[in-house]
Amino acid sequence: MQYCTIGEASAKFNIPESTIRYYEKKGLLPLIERDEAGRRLFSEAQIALLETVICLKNTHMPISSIKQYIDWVVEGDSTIDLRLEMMKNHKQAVLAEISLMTESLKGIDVKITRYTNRK
Amino acid sequence: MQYCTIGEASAKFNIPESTIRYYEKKGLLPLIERDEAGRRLFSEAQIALLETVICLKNTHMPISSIKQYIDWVVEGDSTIDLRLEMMKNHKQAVLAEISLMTESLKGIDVKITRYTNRK
DNA sequence: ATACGACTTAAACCATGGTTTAAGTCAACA
DNA sequence: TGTTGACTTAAACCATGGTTTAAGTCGTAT
Repeated sequence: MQYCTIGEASAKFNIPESTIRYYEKKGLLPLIERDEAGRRLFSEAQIALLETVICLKNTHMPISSIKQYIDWVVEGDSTIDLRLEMMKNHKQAVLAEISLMTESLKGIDVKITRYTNRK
Repeated sequence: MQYCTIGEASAKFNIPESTIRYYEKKGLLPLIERDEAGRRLFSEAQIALLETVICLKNTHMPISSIKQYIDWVVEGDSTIDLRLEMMKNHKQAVLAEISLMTESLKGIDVKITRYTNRK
């Protein structure tokens, strides 16, 4: 149950401190505690939330949607159905994007093959 | 060997005409012919080039890099080695991005499972 | 003749997702 | 005691990738 600073969170996930502050300002990291000097203190729960934000970002969810999801998390168990539906829909979107990339990769492989043979 | 209009190209790839004009302005679609009235005429070769641009875009190559690639295509066979290396590097970047998305999808699946069981 | 739809342009506008800057606070160490 | 390093803020700034607007030109169907 250690608290960590923004510098440590930044190092842990390898993202700039400025990005973490930006996410907090956008409402993706609510309820972050502060020490007497006003510095952010990330609890394990906050770190887990940041990890979720990064997971959703890695799968290209827009910040506005991540905020909606986080708002639902904060709101509590009454929003579980909404969150479940959102995650299911998001999963389908991610699978579709992976399919598109995988399909497009074939076109790139064709070029690689052609250029390799033309060398 | 049919020429097609921007409207037909737009319909064929399901992208706005404005995007096609934007790509041309950015140098991704060079040497496009015009009719007497100044309207764009897309030859089969141009359509193939547009398809390549879309393929690279689908795999998230930035416009500046797509332009570099197209410039090399226009330059001719002397740039084949450069193009080959670029496509190889790009392929690795795409595979890395797909891996990250696939990995992050696991975190989403965990939420789906948890929310499903908590209903 | 005219009106419509498809096209043209340059320039302005927009959303997204940060990053950078400037000025300041604080704790700890020399 | 003073200076360094890690933090704070609000606001300005930036890149990317388009989209929209306004004003105009054609070709064709009525």
